[in-house]
Amino acid sequence: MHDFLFPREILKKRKLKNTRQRRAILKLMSAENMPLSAKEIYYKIKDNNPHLKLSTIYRNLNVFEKNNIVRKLNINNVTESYFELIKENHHHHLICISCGHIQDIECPFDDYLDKLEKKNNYEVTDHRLTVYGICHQCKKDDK
Amino acid sequence: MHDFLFPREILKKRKLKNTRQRRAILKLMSAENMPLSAKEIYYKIKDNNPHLKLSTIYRNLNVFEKNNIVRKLNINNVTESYFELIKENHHHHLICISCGHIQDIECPFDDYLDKLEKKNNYEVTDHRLTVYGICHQCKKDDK
DNA sequence: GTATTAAATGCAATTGATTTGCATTATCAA
DNA sequence: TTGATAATGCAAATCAATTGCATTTAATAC
Ligand SMILES: [Mn+2]
Ligand SMILES: [Mn+2]
Ligand SMILES: [Zn+2]
Ligand SMILES: [Zn+2]
Repeated sequence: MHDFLFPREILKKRKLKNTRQRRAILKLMSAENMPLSAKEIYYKIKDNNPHLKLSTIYRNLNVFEKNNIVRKLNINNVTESYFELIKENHHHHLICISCGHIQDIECPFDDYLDKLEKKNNYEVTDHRLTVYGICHQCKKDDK
Repeated sequence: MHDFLFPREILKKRKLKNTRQRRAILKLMSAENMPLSAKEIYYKIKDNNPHLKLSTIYRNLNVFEKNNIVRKLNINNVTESYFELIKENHHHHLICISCGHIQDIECPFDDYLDKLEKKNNYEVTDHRLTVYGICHQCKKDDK
């Protein structure tokens, strides 16, 4: 139904301490609304929070991940991890290998995972789908 | 039709120098027939090749990746990359988050990627699907 | 087989992302 | 307001992966 929560509400809901640093990180991630690396967050936050350290960002991204606030993404051939706020709609990503642009795509699975579970006698807990390619703009630029 | 090639044939086909070290790496990967990290390869190869350095393994895995001999896998919450020989049958992976066991699963996509390409005006070049869960054995052990 | 040349390797050092130890500070519940 | 506990700043450490350079080796031509 509704998706958006203020940083302080997100933290309260998880019983996490409502610190200035955490609010700043969550506010930025919400505003940018796209996967970001720890360093990207660091540099975008810096001006307003001169004392906020990169290690604090890493520590909190890990806390957020454990508390299902963010999801960590590993992108092929990219050394840093990316993080995005978990939204209501489960989805996957389509990534341009030329410019790095990431866009959401719908999850194509309906009963596939249930079948997989039964067939392999597994308890499926998570799944990741990432599609790589070259976006329209990069195809044009390449010509 | 047929799938298996001897290390020296794999290298010759790609016009890569047929070195003792490369043969050892490919032979091991073929024998183990599962994704391995650079370190795992290193330790399993060590006895027969005391001078083979980890850096040589990394260098060659990168060469092999560029030449479509191996595929690099990024597994959630695992810091090292894994590598597996590319076989004829394109597939994906089902990974137990408890014991780390990795098994192949069929690619479930038929025309999905074509549709995605058209819908998003992308040229799709690659895709990765990884399903995480708890395997039968680990479910039992946990009780 | 021998010479030639480019590529691969050994080895040590370096890089770069991420984590960690510890002293200090801030949050939150009582 | 106070006290317990968790978070942060800061610097150092860790760990996977890469790199520079001297040496060795594979491949090719003679
Ligand atoms: Mn997304
Ligand atoms: Mn496989
Ligand atoms: Zn692009
Ligand atoms: Zn298992």
